[in-house]
Amino acid sequence: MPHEAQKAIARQSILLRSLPDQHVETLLSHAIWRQYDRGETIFLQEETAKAVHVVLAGWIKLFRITPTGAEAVVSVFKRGDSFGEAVALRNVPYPVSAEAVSACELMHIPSPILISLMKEDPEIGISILASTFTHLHSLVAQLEQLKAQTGAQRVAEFLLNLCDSDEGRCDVSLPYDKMLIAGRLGMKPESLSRAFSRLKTVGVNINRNHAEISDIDALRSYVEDESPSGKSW
Amino acid sequence: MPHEAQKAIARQSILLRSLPDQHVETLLSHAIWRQYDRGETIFLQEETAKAVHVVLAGWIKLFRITPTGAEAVVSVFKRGDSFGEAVALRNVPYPVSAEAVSACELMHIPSPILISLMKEDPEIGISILASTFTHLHSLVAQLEQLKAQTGAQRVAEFLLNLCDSDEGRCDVSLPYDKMLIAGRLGMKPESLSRAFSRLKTVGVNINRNHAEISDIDALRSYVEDESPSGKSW
DNA sequence: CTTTCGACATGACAATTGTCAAGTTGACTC
DNA sequence: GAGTCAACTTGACAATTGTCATGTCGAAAG
Repeated sequence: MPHEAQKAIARQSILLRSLPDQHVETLLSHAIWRQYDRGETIFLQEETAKAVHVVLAGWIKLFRITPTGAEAVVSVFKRGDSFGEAVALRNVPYPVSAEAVSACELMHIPSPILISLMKEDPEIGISILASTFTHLHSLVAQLEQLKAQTGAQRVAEFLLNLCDSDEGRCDVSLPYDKMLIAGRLGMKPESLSRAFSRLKTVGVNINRNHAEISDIDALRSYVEDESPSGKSW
Repeated sequence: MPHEAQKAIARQSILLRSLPDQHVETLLSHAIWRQYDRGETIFLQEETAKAVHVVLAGWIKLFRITPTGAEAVVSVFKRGDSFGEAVALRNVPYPVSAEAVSACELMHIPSPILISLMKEDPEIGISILASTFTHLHSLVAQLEQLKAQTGAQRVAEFLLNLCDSDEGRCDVSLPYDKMLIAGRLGMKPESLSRAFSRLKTVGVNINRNHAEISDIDALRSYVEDESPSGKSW
């Protein structure tokens, strides 16, 4: 089932990229390849982890359902991202649920394979730690955003992360639903709409899922200057 | 310098608790013991990690300084907590700064010791992963709180975590500054004050650094019922 | 082609939170 | 003991955000 192109994507993931070829081949040959429809569940909160997951195509969201039934989006993963590493290695329940937000293709590496390989070569542990650290880092960045930035600033930063270039103008496509973007940025869809219209004053125009940024530097300085609670004396 | 009592605390940390005695002794014998004054810096964002840190006494805060100069508290650690594991093993810069918020006593395990031991026994890797996962989990919980709860609810949950018992009344001491509590919960000190007074209606009274909770269950249902954006149809 | 439905935008309103400006209090210094 | 200072509290106000209601639009189904 797996094509070479898919394997190539998996090989570029942080989890696998720095491992010796021999180990990568072992892992790839034991992996399970699967397709998911939009909206399909990958795993549920509290379930016990049996594998590490690598996204080959599409978008996956990790989220938590609060006791009151509200949903909090924790992360959104794309092609080449892996998730569930730390959980898979320790037989503990997932702290989050995972769902395909578009048609997806995933690769699952069964945790027993990973564990046995790790006993042979501690280098595997380092790779897993590297991926886990990446997630840790992105959560820290998200916390900083939520605690120290206004909604519009978070949206601006989200757009900046989509840009390839560093300056001048730039056109990008919104990678997924505005509803999901809102969730990812910790706001309601209505607030996202308002944030978008507020960004018009710094040269951002949104049309459908297409964003037109007339000046990247202007947008960047909006994120950094417009102090919401910045003690910028 | 290290007393047996301090070693005992270190041994209870998630990092060390499940390791074979022999390894623990090796790590403890190579560790550096140090005292810190209130306000002293442990390390700074962007610095390269040279050790894993274990709190033996006092309180440590991890925080990020945003480009605008605002501070976002990421976590607060107490006796028996370890931090910096994932960073120490990979020679990467810290994503956060660390500061003693009270007089503190720390143990530092130099990363080379950890790395060489890990090459002998992959079990060390599992332990480090266990600690890292704990941090990951607590960040996820924090994100959920910020995205799905009001300020007063976060304060209520913070208080609940301080309680020993499960029901009835309960008196607790606030472990640190209200300023730091506010930061940890992602709000301004003024908002914390107001949240406290709002909680009076559910039987919580604050006096100095002392909190009196007249009914734990009532407080818990305040967190879970009072839906801020809970789709509780 | 028409119907239907969900994603999205917008306006009006309420609730929450940040900001600024006092004022209080306790700890610490001299 | 007087004075100083930082940690709070509180009130008034502004800004931001959630909530609810309504309307538009486009995609998919019939």
